[in-house]
Amino acid sequence: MGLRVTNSLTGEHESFEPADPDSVLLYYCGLTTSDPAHLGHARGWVHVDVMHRWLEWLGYDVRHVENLTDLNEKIVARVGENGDSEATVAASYVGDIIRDMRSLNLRRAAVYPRVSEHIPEIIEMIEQLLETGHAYEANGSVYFDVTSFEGYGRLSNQDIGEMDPQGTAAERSEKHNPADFALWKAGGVDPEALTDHRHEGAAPPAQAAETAETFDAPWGVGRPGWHIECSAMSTTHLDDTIDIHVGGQDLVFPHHENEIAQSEAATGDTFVRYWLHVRLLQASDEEKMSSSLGNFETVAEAVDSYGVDVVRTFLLSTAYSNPATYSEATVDEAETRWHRLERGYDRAVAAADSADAHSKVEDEQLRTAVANTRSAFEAAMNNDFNTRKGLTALRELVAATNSHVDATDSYDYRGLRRAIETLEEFGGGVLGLSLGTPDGGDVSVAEELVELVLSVRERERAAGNYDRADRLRADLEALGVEVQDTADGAEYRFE
RNA sequence: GCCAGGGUGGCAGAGUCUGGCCGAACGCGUCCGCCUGCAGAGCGGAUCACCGCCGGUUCAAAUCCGGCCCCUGGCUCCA
Repeated sequence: MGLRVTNSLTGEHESFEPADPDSVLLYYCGLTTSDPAHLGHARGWVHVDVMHRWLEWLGYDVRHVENLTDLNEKIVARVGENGDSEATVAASYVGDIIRDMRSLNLRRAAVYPRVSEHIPEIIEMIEQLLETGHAYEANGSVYFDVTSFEGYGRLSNQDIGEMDPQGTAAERSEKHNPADFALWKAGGVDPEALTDHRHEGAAPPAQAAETAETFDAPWGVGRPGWHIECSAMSTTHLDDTIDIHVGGQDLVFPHHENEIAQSEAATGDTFVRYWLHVRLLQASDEEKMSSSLGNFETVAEAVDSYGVDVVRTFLLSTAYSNPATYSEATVDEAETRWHRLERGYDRAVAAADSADAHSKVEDEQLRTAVANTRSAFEAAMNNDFNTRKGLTALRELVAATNSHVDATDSYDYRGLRRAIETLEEFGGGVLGLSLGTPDGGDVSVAEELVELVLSVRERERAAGNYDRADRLRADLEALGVEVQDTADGAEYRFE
């Protein structure tokens, strides 16, 4: 059974067939580098990351491109606060964003193109559109004529006649049709446009606007429109036709609608075979949450507070195609889910490595559970990347390994190995969780020290000195070592 | 107003494309038991849903069709 996806262009579940049967061209609409990345961005990143990983698991070569918009009025509005020009402000946020991406354990895209580095390609595409009559010039600006493109409005299901006009009042007066949109904006940044985005500590709009980048084009000095950049960059780094284009739900109109019009008008080919839109992460509207969780909204803060695995588990706990809620309760649930998975995995590894594991023991139930999980996980991911169900499948396998370890004293070595490999392959390899990928650092000495402390504690317990034993346990916990007594003795894990 | 997506247990959230195994998954919470010096973790069990409302199609509907109500998002920079 192959992969099926929900294509927002048609609204249908479709079986996925890339143009080239062996490879997938994947484009993700990245963000504008004018603010720190927040959890909503992380949601998009992590889901695209898992799509990438799953496509590779299915055997495709994946070429994944993710743009960064480093030319924008909102960036200019930050001048004086985070840099002394549009370019330095953008560079500073790009650095932060790359750092955030790393912290989320994302598989790297092949390229992270920046708009500022693709002006020639953008100009070339605009020239093509002018030549073919899809665009027109007005006072040094260039607009796309939406009436020249038959399918305009198909992605967002809107009629041109009923649309609100795009762009500022000044732009509107230059347009043939109110729905036309800018491909190139003459001149620099209008200080007026910055006032809406003012920040504390930013330079006065007129001064900030001076630092905005401008570029020479055949029709005059100016700046590229927002939409044309993705068209130009995806064509440059991928192809005229790409297989999957992912982006936030909020980009459907006008951004993606305009991309289709420009690209298809310019190349004459289908722009995107499958459009996938990540639904938005909504903050809980309960007042309690805002005070306690309001400061966890950025990626950096969330990763810092909860750790990558909890953040990823939280984001993957709702399939990309459904809206998700960010609240204390939903994060707590993710935390619990992740800990159960992690503990179960650690326990299975310890059991398989123990002297009680034998290659001759066979537990049918365990082996059946492994097989069931494998097929359930595969089916879940093939069903429009349903990460929620995938996580559920892994959880069921952990329940089986726990039962096995609990129920017997002689463990099924091969069965456990297969369970462990499955958890590593799917939980670690596909969902990108830290299973089977021990985090760096030299823990071996630490382990010996912890074991030493535990042996002292064991002696105190045997002597009935529970208060001393408990103090040792509490001290270890304060250092981030969680101790649990089991029938087989004390177990511990680093948090 | 236009467009899109939703309404399933205390919470969260699968299942709707491909009607029947859904007397509705997994989990959180709560309760009981096992284990246990205590705590935690784990295991076993229990609790909790007339699947927004009305009507239709069908042997059979949470799932398909029609109407209605309500919610969220987009239509302005936005993942």
